[in-house]
Amino acid sequence: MDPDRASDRGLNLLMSWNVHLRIDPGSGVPVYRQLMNQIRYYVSSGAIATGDRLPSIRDLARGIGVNPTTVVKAYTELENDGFLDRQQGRGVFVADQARGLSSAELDRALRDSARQLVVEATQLGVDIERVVHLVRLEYQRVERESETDRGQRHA
Amino acid sequence: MDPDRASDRGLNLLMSWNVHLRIDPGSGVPVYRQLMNQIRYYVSSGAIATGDRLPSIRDLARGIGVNPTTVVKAYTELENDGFLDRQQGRGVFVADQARGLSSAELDRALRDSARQLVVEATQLGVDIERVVHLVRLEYQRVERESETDRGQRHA
DNA sequence: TATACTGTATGAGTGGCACCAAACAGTTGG
DNA sequence: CCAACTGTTTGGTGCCACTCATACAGTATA
Repeated sequence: MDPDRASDRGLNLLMSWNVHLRIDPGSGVPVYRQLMNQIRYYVSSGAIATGDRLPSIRDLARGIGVNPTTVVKAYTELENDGFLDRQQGRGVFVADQARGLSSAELDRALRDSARQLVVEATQLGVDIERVVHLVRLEYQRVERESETDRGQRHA
Repeated sequence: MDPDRASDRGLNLLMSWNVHLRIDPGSGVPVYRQLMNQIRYYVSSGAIATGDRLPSIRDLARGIGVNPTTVVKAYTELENDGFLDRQQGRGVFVADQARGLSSAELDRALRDSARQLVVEATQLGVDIERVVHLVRLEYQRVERESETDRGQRHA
């Protein structure tokens, strides 16, 4: 079923980079948002430095198997946040004043998803401890999938 | 701003019922899905019994301030699940074979939301314990809002 | 200058969700 | 019977998020 598609459940991408972007198409999280999240994280962690050039829109889009416009959307929003610097004809670079998200900002970024989960749980009468347990389970599952990806790269 | 609107952040509804439905419009959870969740819960908890008649589509829609079509959607899906029994001209009743969701089914119902939260968290590099903490915070917040609603009914 | 790379812009299409209006059809009770 | 309640169906609007395809425009370099 559509072998051109770069991924089915998940994908890791080794660009001309020291990092790999991992897109989970079935997670319900928009692709452009997943890109934003990870780029932000890699800058926070120091894996990408100020002034570094990011993959070109087309390269990245081809690499993760999505439409270039989707990448544009991620890059555009990150530029509006003062995080990236897009230069027509040259490329996209990490802005000089780019900085990782603060703890408060990280919390805020996750608040909507957390609220959605909690609202559904309360309406279904599910206990908070059960919810926490489910979150931990999901976390392990996602981590396990990441491990699988890394393993495949060694093979 | 639009005083006809029955609710802004949340709402409790006392129908000709011993239960009240609470819709959270800003939660990101579709209204029809919130209705499904709560009806399922009230059957599970015994607050609504097999064979009971539910509020009419138009009454419920008016009560919670949404369009009748939205209620129809919730009722329809619950009927497809064998949960409700719609009888033209008579009303909507809890099906004889209606039963609360099993633990496994509850877990599955929450899995998508949990996954979404977890995927974003990992991509942002947020620790699992931080995620759990955020979930607990949100839970308290939602609970506090429920308390506020109940308080207003006494005033 | 020509080519091959960059980013830019626009219009279209899809799907989910909520809303609205109007008509249709079955049931009940005065 | 008739009026007032039920649910049913249809078609439409609007909005938003996401994706796609296809052009357009600037930059670099051989």
